[in-house]
Amino acid sequence: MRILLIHSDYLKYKTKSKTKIAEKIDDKDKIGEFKEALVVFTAVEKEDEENPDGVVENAVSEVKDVLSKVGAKNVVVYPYAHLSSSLSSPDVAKEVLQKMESRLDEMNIPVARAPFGWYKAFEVSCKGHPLSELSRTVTAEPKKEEKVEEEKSKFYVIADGKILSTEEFRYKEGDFKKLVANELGKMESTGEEPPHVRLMREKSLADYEPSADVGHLRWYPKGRLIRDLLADYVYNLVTERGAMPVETPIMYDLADKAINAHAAKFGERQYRLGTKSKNLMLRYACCFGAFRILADSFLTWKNLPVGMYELSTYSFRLEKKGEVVGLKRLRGFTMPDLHTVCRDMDHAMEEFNDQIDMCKQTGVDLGVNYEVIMRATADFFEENRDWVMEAVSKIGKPVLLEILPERKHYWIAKMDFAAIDYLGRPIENPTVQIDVESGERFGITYMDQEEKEVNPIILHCSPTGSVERVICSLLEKTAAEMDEKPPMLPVWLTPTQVRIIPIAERHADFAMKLASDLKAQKVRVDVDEMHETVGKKIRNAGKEWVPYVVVVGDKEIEGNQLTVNVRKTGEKVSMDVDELVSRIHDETAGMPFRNLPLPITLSKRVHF
RNA sequence: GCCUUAGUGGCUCAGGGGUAGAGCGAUGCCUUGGUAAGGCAUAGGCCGGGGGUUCAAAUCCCCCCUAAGGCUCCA
Repeated sequence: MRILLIHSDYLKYKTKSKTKIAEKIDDKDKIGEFKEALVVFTAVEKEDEENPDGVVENAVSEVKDVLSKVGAKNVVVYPYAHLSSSLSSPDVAKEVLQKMESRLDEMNIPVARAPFGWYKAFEVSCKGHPLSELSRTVTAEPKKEEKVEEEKSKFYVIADGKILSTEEFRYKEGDFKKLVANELGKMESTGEEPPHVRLMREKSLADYEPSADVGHLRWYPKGRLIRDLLADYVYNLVTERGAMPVETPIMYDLADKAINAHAAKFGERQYRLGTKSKNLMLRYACCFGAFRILADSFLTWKNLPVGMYELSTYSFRLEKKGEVVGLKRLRGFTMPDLHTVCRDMDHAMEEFNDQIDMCKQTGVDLGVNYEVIMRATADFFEENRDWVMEAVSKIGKPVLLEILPERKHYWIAKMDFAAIDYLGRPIENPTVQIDVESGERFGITYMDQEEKEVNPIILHCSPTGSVERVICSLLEKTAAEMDEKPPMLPVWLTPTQVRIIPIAERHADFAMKLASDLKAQKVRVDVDEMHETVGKKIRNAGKEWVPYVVVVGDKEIEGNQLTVNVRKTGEKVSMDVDELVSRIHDETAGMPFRNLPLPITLSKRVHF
């Protein structure tokens, strides 16, 4: 924003004719005359659209400062577009000017405002003393002094239907104890690197991409396969429950008020980009896209609940550099994001309970243990204590409860599910939230039974949390359990499910035939026909965490039994092809399948 | 973003003012083998980038980039 401050003897103006963007005014405002006024000629600029309120605050304090120095009697805010060549939209400009007026008024400073969007004749008499003419550029940025001590949350443990203080609860050794220690900031740190960072590279899943920004990854074929399978998994999970998949843009115009207000809560953690005429931000979740569709749809009470699902490939958050790590904290990541439109709070609470079940189920399907935090505002908790207790009881084990003194974000209640990493720190994964703000802010309405337009309550839910964090949890889990059992991924997610090892060259044809049989029955299989000893090839299969390894030689060609090395148990089991296939099918029942996106023979494979 | 530490072949690391090193991996040859490393050979390096100090810098100094840990933070 540009402002030109003139300390005047008097200012007179008279409206002449309207422009297209003129605001409506009373006749009395068509002429104005002010004596001993500090005239604030103001041009609101494009960049102010990102944070109009911040600009208003800073402009007002600037005006107040000058006012006290020159000792003018009153302030006139005067729209003056000619101070800038990069103007904001008229709507934002009007809003900013109005807010400047009302903020000054609140401070008991006599203030008037000349009408916006009119051609005006004016006459100003400048006093001519040193401070009587000042120009300033005002931005939204520096208002750092707002480090007000916020009232802190209170934490409790809910166990067996009782609310206990975090001190009186008796912890068993394990993930929940670690979660609480972390949440309360009582975690002693070991200073090691989380093992998943090494594993994601060692297993050729993903790696840092130095040519991108910090926190953006390249995904190799195996990693990409796992991502796709997880995407399929969540897609099936939510569509079975009636959600409708959509796809929406990854960037949004900050001139949109609702988006701006929502984005402002995210503060500095946004990627911004500009074109000649717009200020854009990259989305940090799918909320905007879903809300815009929902706002433009005609919803009725009969439709509800309406579930809208999108996998955000990608979501962007400009996390601080020192916080970005491996798969755990990224600047570009992929998150399943489900928004559910509910009639009212009762309905939302009912759906919330359903979604708890869904989140819980993902832990089972992925083989990952979740510990749970229920968070609620104090008001909500007092009014809905019974419901909270019931929701928590669905978890079937102790849950950490956070009571927030007041609403900080758009939600009044949420449940967070966290896996615990090798070093005992939480990886925040699934979440369900009750959003009481966005319905109104984004103009989402539905027609209720009395034919009235009503703002719905909206649930946000990510049933697995970000895809990257899911993979992170899986890898951390294998590292944590390394001493007890051989590390491996769930069979439905593992790239190579069966590795066939021919003993000598004359067994290669048989191995290839066997592989194509297995492949035809939807098993991901490959053949290690490299010029190596059997021992070496077994070892290599082990390094890749292949769950089933089949060595084929003369014996297997003659009979129809295979000797299968089962990684999970470390046993060598004799079975025929059908038994192997059905064993794998049983283990992966209900889970998505995709083909192995790699050459079937190892010698053709690229080393990433 | 701040503090600390680190960056040397694809990977894991040694070296530490004066010929650039090892293991694994890769490639080739020999071995045609029965369950977690067979043998021999070869290739592969602007020692993260830029500036400086020096006769001489991978090595010392400064700046930057990247990573890890910590702080802080994560709707």
